[in-house]
Amino acid sequence: MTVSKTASAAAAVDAAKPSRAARKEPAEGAVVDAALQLGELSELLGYSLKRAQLRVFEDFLRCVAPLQLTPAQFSVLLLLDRNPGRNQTEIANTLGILRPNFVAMLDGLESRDLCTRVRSTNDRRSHILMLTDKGRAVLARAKKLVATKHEARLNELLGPANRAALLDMLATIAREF
Amino acid sequence: MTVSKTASAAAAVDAAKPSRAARKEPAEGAVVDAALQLGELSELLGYSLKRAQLRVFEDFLRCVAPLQLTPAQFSVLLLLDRNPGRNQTEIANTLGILRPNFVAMLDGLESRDLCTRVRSTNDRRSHILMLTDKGRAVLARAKKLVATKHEARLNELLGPANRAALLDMLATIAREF
DNA sequence: GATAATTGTTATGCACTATATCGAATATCG
DNA sequence: CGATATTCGATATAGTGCATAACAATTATC
Repeated sequence: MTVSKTASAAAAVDAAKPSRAARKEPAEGAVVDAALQLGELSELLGYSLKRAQLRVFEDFLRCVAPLQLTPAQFSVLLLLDRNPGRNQTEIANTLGILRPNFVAMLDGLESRDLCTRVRSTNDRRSHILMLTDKGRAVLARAKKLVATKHEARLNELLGPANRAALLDMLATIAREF
Repeated sequence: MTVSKTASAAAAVDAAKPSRAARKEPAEGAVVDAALQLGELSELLGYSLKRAQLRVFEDFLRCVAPLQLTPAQFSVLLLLDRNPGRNQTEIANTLGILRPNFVAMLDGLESRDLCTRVRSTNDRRSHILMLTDKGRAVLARAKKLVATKHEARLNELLGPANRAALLDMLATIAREF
């Protein structure tokens, strides 16, 4: 049904036709190749895990697009908000980001005035990270978008109970596997 | 308990000491920094999803290391076995691999004599992909390793019912999200 | 038969990840 | 105290995954 609806809708606009193949649709009476058999692939957890992860990240980016935040950036902002007074190494380690790679990431956030590095007075080697006011504002807006658009959509697809069970199992794997 | 056990075990071997810090262990009476608060991060599905995926892939690589196969390579071999007579575009599309990127991947598999490209007689533009005998043998061994080491471990961690539920939800997300 | 589309391929760029190394600051230990 | 080792942020660099544009050869379309 979705297919036919989309097809007719496209046909209706066909006045400004970009030629059928240019739109990547099968020709009129074309025999569409039979779908490939996934076989054991559909039983391989890692396979579905990866594909699901890509979809979820894709949707996250879409939902949070107005704020131009990646999942990784969002996680940094969240962590900074919850853990004031921490330095780069601590934040990076918690997120599984290697310290060298965290530098450019912070450069990006700092250049957008979302957070700042402050030399620690206790240990003048380290930089204490803190959210700016703008960072807190952006984080608040991002949280709202994530909750109402992104996670809400997942809830709708799976149902709250299933979603919770899924989250729990994923956390278990991440923690103990 | 795990902590103290590990600590005492390490202390027992301390005869051949490579200096405590070199082993990245906290000093004798060191006050270990309190773990950071994940906060809303633990409720973000994408976060756990990504971390779980990394763990699972890591374990896959470990289990299948004797055969030197990545998850992506394994999935290609599986697909070729189940779908003989297909060309590069069809296999790549099914796996979500872009055709340009699939070329080098096939070069690798072909150079190890795991599969071959055969010019199609129907359409001389396309290459029909087929497993070699060695490819089939490696795939069979890989399947066994994956089942007995990798998936078995996941089953042990989650239980068969949970594992099935997890797989189902991930497939749903990959399909419908 | 002219034009467009498809297949495999190459080239290329961007993002993410990983390791080695550095100077500055601090900690450790004789 | 003073020498050595360690830690912190940073730089450089390399590998990998992923994406787009473009090309020659071949096939499909009109």
